[in-house]
Amino acid sequence: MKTLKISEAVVRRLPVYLRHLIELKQREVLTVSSQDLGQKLDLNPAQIRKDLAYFGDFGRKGIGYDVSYLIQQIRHILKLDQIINVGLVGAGKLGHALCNYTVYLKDNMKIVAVFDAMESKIGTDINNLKVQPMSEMITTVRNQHIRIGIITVPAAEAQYVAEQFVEAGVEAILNFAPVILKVPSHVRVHTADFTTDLFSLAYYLTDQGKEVPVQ
Amino acid sequence: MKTLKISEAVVRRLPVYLRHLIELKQREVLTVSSQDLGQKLDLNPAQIRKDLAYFGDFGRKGIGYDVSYLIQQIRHILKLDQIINVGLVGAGKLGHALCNYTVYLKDNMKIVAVFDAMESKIGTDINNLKVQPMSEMITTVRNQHIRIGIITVPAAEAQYVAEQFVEAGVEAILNFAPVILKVPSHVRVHTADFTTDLFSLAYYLTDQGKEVPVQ
DNA sequence: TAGATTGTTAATCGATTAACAATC
DNA sequence: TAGATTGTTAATCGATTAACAATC
Repeated sequence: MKTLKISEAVVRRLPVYLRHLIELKQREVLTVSSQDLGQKLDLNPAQIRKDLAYFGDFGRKGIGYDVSYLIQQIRHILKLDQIINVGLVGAGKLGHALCNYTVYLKDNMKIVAVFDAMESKIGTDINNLKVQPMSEMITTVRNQHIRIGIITVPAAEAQYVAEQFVEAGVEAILNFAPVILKVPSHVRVHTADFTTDLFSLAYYLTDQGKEVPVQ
Repeated sequence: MKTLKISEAVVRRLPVYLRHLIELKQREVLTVSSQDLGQKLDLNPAQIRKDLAYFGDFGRKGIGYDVSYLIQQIRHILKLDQIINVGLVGAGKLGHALCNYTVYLKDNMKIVAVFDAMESKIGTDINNLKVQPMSEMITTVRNQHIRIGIITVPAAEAQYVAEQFVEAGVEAILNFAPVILKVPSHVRVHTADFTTDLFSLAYYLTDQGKEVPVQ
């Protein structure tokens, strides 16, 4: 077991492992090898073993990993054994969609407050939460002990919202707006911008030359 | 100019460059240096120059890059100078949110058909498109020349939908469901699963030890 | 011209994979 | 015991960054 700083690539794979392990547990699989996991998750077994070994000796030689035990360990590593309150700014369609996800709950994550700048949205009900005005954001974040902020506002407003989140004391931000946010280094930002994904996909299309617009 | 295969990391940065360049153009900035870009996008200037140099000599020594010209070039590289039709399966909240995005349009991408397996959804109107039953998917994909498929169905159904997309002849898939899809290697898949982002964010929270549930 | 900035090579850094002794 | 599979070291591979000649 090392105490080196763990690379982001490793951390990003942990939720993927966790997700699959939970599925295995539901299917009452007791034990799994890095080989099996690798096959299912399209990853190199050595990589999986190495990833896990950063955090402890979770496996048994000749046997593999105990599914329940590994779930428990990964949830602990990811801090999903604490309750983590999440706030969301941007009560549009996407924000609405995220609020309705129930996955969080099982993992002790919960969107506990929703904010929006638009008058027309305020007071609206989303998943049993009343949309609050931005003016209440900082107070609510502090009172409700919100530690992660989700941003689902248009690009132009995202930086402002991020700054409000930072001021309120949020520790991490998940940003869906297509902008690079500037925040102090103690706040972690992940960008979940699907336009980037979609546009980069286009690169891999075969060149058909068809229907080239005038431009 | 090299003809080596370009790494995915490079391709994924291209849309980020493009996005920012478009913003610069709107602000009537004529020229930009890798230095400037790097600052705005939190990237190393050398990396930006190297990325672009894979595709051609787009810059001018001592001057930088012509904004309009670079936009044009990147759009060409990403094949965004062709019309690219997109199909979406899963007319839930998330699917709905994606359909309403207008970003695509400017870049010649357009969601032209929406499908769902649920009876209650079929015939519904989403962004001026009638939701079609899955049984029509393969025909519609072929007739409308749909080249990219977006999957916004629950995890359990995602693999099936992917297979239908592949059979219909889609070249690439953007998957929002939290599963690793198995598809033939000629089909490109990007996973845009935000639960992975969110859970990996939790790792970076400070350990507070507070409120640990019984579990 | 002097200053700026590219394109590119070389150096560095980091991440993935292979291999294997340890051991269940 | 024999077969399986871990944890870990060493080898490989790839991506990022620094440095600088070329040149606008």
